[in-house]
Amino acid sequence: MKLYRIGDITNLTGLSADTLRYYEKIGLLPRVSRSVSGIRQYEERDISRLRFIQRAQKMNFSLAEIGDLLKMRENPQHARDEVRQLASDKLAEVEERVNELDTLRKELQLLLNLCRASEDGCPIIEKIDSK
Amino acid sequence: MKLYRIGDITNLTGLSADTLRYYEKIGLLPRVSRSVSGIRQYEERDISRLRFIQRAQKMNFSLAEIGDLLKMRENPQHARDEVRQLASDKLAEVEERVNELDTLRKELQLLLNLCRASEDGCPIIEKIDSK
DNA sequence: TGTTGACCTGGAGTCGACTCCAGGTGCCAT
DNA sequence: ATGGCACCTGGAGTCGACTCCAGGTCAACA
Repeated sequence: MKLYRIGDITNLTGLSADTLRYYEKIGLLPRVSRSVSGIRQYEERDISRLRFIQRAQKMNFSLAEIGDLLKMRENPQHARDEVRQLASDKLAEVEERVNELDTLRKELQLLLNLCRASEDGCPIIEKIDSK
Repeated sequence: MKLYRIGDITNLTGLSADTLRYYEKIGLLPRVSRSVSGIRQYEERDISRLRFIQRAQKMNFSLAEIGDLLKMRENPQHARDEVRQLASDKLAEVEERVNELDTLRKELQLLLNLCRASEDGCPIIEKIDSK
């Protein structure tokens, strides 16, 4: 079974050594085994967990939520409903944020168009002033 | 000229007294004048600034950026290009974030649909596992 | 043998935007 | 004169996700 040191893992994942140690410190990764001289020895299993973490992070899950997901991942048969709940909450959250930001985007766009068209004054400031 | 104490302002704006003092502490508001006994006396001008801050915050400007906007607001003739630049950077930022989140939204939606259709296993975990 | 360089530890610092706290003053009503 | 409330100050604490640091160990190479 191939073993990796922390430097290998930073190359493979792009995560910094500090981040890897941090994940272990907060219990997101179970304690990684050490060599006699105390050096971390990561296995494929750990790499798979880290990749999972990275993908879940891209999906806007917090490290705390990812901790839960990792537990569910370990025993999948019990977890379906919980995972679904978590994902569906996250979807609602993301949808709300998309809507807010999209409204905002339209406003900013409008303001910029006004600003390009206008000769004097600053329509952006004025708009924020008196919306 | 009507004067307001901090409690009036929290009622008018919904900002907490701590937040109002904090804005002053970080220089976002110029030092608010005090009564003989040291009590803050806000004027209409301050309220107008605070409303500006609140609206700009809704547009995703950071307090630092809002500080800049407030300066530009004080002398509008010089500021047009800078304001436009700030707004246009912000627009780009917001657009990028909208796109990211919208992609994410679609993925989560897909995952949830799969999850509803599937009888065994958990397609969400599996998907994060092996995307 | 000496010096890199990768690694280890526990703990502190960072960012932004607050929020909370202890200890104190001012003023009004009972 | 006593209680209570709104207010003051400087400073510390909070959140999440890192990032940085000092001081120490270990292995390989010139």
